[in-house]
Amino acid sequence: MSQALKEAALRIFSDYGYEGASLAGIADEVGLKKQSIYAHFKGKDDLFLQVFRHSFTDELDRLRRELQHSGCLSLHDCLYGILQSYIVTYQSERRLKFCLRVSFYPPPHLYEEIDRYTGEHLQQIHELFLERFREAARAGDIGQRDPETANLAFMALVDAICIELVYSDKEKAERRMEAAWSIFWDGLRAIPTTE
Amino acid sequence: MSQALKEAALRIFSDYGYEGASLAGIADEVGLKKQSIYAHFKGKDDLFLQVFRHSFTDELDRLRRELQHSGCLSLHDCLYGILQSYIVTYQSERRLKFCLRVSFYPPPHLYEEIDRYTGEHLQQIHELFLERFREAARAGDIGQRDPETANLAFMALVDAICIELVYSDKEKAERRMEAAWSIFWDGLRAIPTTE
DNA sequence: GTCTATACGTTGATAGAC
DNA sequence: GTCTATCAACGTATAGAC
Repeated sequence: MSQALKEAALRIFSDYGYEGASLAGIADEVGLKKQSIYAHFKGKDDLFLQVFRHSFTDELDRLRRELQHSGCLSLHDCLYGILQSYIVTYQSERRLKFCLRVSFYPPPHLYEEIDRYTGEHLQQIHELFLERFREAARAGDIGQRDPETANLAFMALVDAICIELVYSDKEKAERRMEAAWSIFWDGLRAIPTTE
Repeated sequence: MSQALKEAALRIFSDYGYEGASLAGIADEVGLKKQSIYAHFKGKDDLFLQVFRHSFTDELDRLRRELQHSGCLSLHDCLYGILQSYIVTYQSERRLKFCLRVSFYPPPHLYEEIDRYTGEHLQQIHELFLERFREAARAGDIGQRDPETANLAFMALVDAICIELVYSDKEKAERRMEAAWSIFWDGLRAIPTTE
């Protein structure tokens, strides 16, 4: 039941945000009264933070698996696959939608804890991708391009796709991805201009 | 007083969102009681929607001016200037912060009106930029690159910078911009790969 | 663990004196 | 136009029966 409540909370929080979500609505999704939530969680904040921590560790795990799984692929296929995986994940799991919303607009009274956690999360993603770009640099796959620069640009691409998923739909996100990816990839392998 | 209330509402809504904002908090910012708001607006929705419409038309005006002002510049300086203008605007005006938040996470009961309005807004930005890319294509500034593709990728870049402003700060947004811009610009002018 | 009953604060909103 | 007084509705949270 605890698990069912957390899943319902994930749906409600990701759709309506912390302030827009009510315990009554969450309890209702699993056929309980709102008071029963207090048998499983200390309160709204406790429920929210448990969903929060679970979602972010799950999302980091997914990325690790994604990168490990594409270890044998070319840089092109690896990066392109990661972008695609965001679109697929956003469709099939609520987690990513929740992670994005709480990253951008955390409830103010929980800001400190959330900021610390998401900061570490982001840092780990950064290092995960950076390692791949360093490897590509050693293999000569990104020419004279600085791995750090490549990484920042790639993560910008990831965010741009996620944001398109948030405010429109899969189709537009795919169109944006194709366009931005083609230019990113050509730019990554071009000889850097010194302008 | 109506104007002062709208400015206070813009601050509160952009910081806390629709659900997280209270009329008491808004009235307090201008030294009024919450009941006095009803002498100027029909209610919370009316106040929110007036701020909403004003913000989006202002933001579109800003972009038009920005593009008109950079009419004589090279494509490089024009696009780069637009990116910079987002960072500057985000720092000095609340409007952009509000526009982003309400675009991504509109209050559900106002979704229809907001979606219609932001959709038109986005379409006009799209056409504004596209016209500049078409001009660049005619001048041979983007080689064989399709103006539509260039435009989609550029708007992705804009969003990536805005999102960095939302969840971190000016400095990180500037670093992201420099990295993503350098690769975007080189990719835009590279000969497209047919992979 | 789930329920009913209840407490208590805050919210958006209205009525009416000044 | 702004105020005081007031309201109903909904929010989170607690106490106690079963």
